[in-house]
Amino acid sequence: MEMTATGSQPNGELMALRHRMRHSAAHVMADAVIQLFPEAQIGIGPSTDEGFYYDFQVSRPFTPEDLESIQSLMMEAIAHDQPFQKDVISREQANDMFREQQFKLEIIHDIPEYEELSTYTHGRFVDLCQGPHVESTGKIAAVKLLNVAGAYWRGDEKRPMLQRIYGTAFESQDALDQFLHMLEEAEKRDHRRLGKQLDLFGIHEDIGPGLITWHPKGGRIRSIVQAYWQELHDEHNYDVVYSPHVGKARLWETSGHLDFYRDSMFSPNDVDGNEYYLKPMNCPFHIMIYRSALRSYRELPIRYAELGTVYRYERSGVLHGLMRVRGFTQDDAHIFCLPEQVEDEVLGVLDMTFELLSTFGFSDYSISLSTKPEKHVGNEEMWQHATDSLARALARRSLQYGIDEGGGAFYGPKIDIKIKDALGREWQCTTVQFDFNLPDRFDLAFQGADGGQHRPYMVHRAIMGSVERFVGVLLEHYGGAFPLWLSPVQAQVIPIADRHLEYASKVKARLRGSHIRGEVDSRNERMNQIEKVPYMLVVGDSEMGSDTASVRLRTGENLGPVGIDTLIERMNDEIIRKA
RNA sequence: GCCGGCGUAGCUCAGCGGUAGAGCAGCGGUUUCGUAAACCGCAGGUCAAGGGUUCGAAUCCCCUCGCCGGCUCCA
Repeated sequence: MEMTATGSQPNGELMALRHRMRHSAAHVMADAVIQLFPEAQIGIGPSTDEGFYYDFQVSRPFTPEDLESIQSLMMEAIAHDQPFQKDVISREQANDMFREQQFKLEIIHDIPEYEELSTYTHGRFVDLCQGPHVESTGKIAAVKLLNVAGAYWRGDEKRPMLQRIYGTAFESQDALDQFLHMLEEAEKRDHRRLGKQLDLFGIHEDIGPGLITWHPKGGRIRSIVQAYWQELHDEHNYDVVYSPHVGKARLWETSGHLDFYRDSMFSPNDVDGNEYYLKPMNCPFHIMIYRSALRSYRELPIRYAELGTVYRYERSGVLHGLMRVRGFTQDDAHIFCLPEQVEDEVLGVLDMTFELLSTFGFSDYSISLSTKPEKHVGNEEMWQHATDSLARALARRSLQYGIDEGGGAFYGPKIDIKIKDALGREWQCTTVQFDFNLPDRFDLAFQGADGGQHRPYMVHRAIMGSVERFVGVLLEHYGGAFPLWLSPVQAQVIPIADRHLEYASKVKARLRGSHIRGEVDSRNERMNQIEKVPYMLVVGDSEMGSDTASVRLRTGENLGPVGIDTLIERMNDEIIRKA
């Protein structure tokens, strides 16, 4: 559904082989589970881009020991190199064959009559399956079971919860080991771990889950990101606005949030007999600003931007570090414009987006265009025009994208951009959404050249998505080693002995005088390597005598003694280039 | 919210029925040393909260809260 704009995916043939192998591994696993748990009801067992899984309903939860036993049985099946045999069967045969398997029966029931049913058999295990598979179990070169998790049957929380076992398989032990190594690397880059290690932010039980405190170093990073955001928006002619964190029930009634979004909102507060809600979105406030005066077509487009902190109730099980929280700051903007301006406005947003992404070193992303869902507001022409505008803007920048048919919001079509971090994981950040709903609800208008009142087009957009998530993505992307311009501490001055302390302080003062964030580390233990400080300046007798510092970079590169002025110049140059 | 796992000092973790330990960080001394962790000492914990079983619970059971992996949902 989504296409990768640029990328370093394994080639199609290899991916296809992996998918076949993983799918086969899923069968082998199901076979093993049924041997150990004859009562097991089996769900589905597909391959994925990273591995495979199979869902089971068993009398008790799987334990880690079960996984080991299952894996051993799988290894036996693989050693026996059992062939996979495909058979086309009739509906009657299928219903009979799987009469003990309620989930399979349901699947059979849901397959349209005109479609062929087939089974794949290896050893004594038969599964309803379209394939394809590898020729025999022996072709599964390297396999490993990873973990167990609960999963609703058919992803529906009203249906039974099954036990899902995840595993992966590769064409060689080497490739599997590489994958496992990558998982370890990913763990080291986990923003929650780095956030703690680098003392950037905190989440405290007594404050509340999903609520972030930014510690000084994280706060520094955030403020730099925000300053850059401000610059970018100045360049692109946005007006920055501010709005409060709460608003009266009446506002949310008009916007429709109390009807459609209430479950995601914090409970109201009573103030002087009025109910006030914490804002889950900024739009109604920006709309009130728009409505504060009669608008002329000459004023359009109007672009209101705000780093607006919103609060949403997220179910406890979905919270995740900075990526998924209950209070977050959207880099929000609302564009009010004429229909004929819309395409250029979207183009402007795309240009800003890619300017920002390249500044932070992201080159891998995927773009999707989501079109009209069944339930929607607004008329056909509006949807068509808006969707075309989005597509044309993408085409004008030669951007590849996938189409998510019917995936738009009920109030308008949208473009979403997911960023891939350094480990290939995707995070939704940028979103550009048309809104045919709120302008009506708030009766937005402008006076046209014809003297009549007209409804403006309204576009929501966020580029970083939320500052919290974006910094989280940055942390993982850089593995905590922020480029110089973003580093909370840019240079750590390290005196050799106490008699060098005074000189170290002077060096620090000179750095600070040139707007470089320097610190003196007078501790005995030097933890700077762990703290990922980009420049480490060692000062001892010889440096003190020559107005220099011995420079070691975070990368391990040693520059030897460098004059302080030269160093400041070099660093400032690097900072300006955001290198 | 649901399924499973987990919750011991600021951090990483050991202890898993007899009443709390290590390393790092912190503090005080000593050392003044060339590019991540010097030496000696000190302090730090109602073992997430509450309830129960037991002569005795960090260790077993229940419940609440929180975290982790998924499912669902999403910036």
